[in-house]
Amino acid sequence: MVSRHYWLMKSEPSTFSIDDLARSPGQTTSWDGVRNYQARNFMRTMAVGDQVLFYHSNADPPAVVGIAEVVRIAYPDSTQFDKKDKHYDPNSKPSEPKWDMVDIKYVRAFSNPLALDDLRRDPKLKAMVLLKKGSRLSVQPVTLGEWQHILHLAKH
DNA sequence: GCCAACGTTGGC
DNA sequence: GCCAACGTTGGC
Repeated sequence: MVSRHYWLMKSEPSTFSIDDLARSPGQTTSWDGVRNYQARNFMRTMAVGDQVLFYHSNADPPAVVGIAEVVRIAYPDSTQFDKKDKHYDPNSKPSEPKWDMVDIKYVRAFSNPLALDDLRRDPKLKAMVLLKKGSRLSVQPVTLGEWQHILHLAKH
């Protein structure tokens, strides 16, 4: 069996929510705008079929709200060359793009979103990157154990 | 809106 | 290569 990898990706719902993803053409979107090297490097290791926890940050409450999956591996983020884009990077050359994006596709939204507060209280999730103090990574790895436990929680 | 934590930039 | 200043993230 092919081993999948698991991830968590953050988005502010006021900018792009899981409902926006579900309504996107083909229920798919390109994850542009990542401007952090660590997050970019994680995206570069993603494979088609990798599973993603969709997280709403700056939300009330902040929560894991559903699942998406990777449908296209990392390729240059076009917004880095667009002067009018908020994420324009004058230091990036088309011959040597600094920033990548992946495409993700909607899988499902949880009927009961898992609030950050509840995740924090769960001893099984103590080691989650999301819950580490000061952690701001917008793209982060999730272990198989964490993934399975979160899916289990989402059923209740 | 506040602010702690973190990442990046640039002067030296 | 250090580190102060600045900008951003994101919970509260």
